Amino acid sequence: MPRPRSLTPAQLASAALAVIDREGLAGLSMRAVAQQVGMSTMALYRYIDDREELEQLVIESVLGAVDTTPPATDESWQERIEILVHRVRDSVGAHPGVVPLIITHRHRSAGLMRWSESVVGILTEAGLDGRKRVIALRCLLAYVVGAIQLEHLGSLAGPGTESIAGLSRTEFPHLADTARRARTVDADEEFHGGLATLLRGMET
Amino acid sequence: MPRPRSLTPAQLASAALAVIDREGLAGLSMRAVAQQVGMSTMALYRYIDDREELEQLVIESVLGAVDTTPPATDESWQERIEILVHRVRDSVGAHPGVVPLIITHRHRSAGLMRWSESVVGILTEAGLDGRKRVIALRCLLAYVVGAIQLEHLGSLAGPGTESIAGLSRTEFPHLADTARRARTVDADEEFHGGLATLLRGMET
DNA sequence: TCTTTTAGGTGTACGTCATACGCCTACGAT
DNA sequence: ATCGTAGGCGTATGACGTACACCTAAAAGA
Repeated sequence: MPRPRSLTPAQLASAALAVIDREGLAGLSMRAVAQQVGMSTMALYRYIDDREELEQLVIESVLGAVDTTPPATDESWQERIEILVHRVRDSVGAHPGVVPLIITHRHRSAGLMRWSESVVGILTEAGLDGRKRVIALRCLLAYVVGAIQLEHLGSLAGPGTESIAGLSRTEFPHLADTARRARTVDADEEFHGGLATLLRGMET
Repeated sequence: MPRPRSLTPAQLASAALAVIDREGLAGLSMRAVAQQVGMSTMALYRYIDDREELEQLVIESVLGAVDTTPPATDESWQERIEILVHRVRDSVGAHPGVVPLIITHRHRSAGLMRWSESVVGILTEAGLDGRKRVIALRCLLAYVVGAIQLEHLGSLAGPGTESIAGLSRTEFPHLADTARRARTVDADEEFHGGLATLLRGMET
């Protein structure tokens, strides 16, 4: 059989990721990725069916890099879940441009499946089962997805807050006050605090 | 001064919303909206600067319709927040197509500001202040945003679960088990359960 | 070593998108 | 009645995803 492929899916993914890191998600186009790998635009279609599949490759390369081995069992189950959650946050945080892609492609990510398996495993060891376990997994996912997005698209503790902090104190007294205070709370503390709140609510 | 405007921003917003409801977010284009209002494409630019501003109008018409008056004070603060959260979920749920727009335009929505003001007000009455209040507001937002998205883009309790439930039980034992169980948990219970967990974690 | 086969790679072309620009015209103010 | 302004429209441009037809490199068999 003739002419071996000169590109691995992983290479394609990291080329696309490089484009996103350099020019943002809006800069991701077939043409840009083709240039990045030094091929013609249409050559990419020998490796993927369409743009969506390229995006799938990208998030898989980000989510697949997350270490999903369960943390040592000599810690509380809350701490172990915190570790797993922070691993995802760190991986995604290294490439903020991909955040919007996660929602659309999350369900097809093998990496996130492995991660979920680890999380559910810990939840099970913690004594959760049935409906409670379903809800626990689901709201952890919701928090992680939501918090990561908020963090990278105008966080309370980010530049977005600056404008909110200047709000009319008569129209939004509590909100303006909170936003002003928010400037002294960094993103790590915010994320971690919210997660801790959620885990506290899961105590049996 | 000549020639009054023949379109209000609200009319424009609901025209765009009608397009989204009928053809999905992918069907939203300047051309489609122009057709919907019975004007030429370029006429729209007399009312908005660009597509982004149109999207802003759309989410404002959805989020602005949320009743943000604080619920009666004869209930617990958790119940009052639950009511406010469910109002947002209901409004957005009536137009699932706009979900992806919320993340991008949320910070500029006056409606969501009013909503946040109400929520922070209740948190304050509940005795939260300082860092705790910042974190509480923030993680409520993260949960709401995340959960609504998950619900409308392949929920654990939705059709997305069906494929997960068929997972290899050897590779993903806990996850497959949870997904199978998830089919018996409906979206309302899932959403409400997660929110209750979060609020429980906020107890002082 | 030469041919054959087949998939890799390319160039062109099409339809759709947002939108800049310039024209015409309906209409409130004078 | 007229005039100036802003509403509305048609056209054109450049970027996008991608269908299609075409060349060609190179592995396999002779």
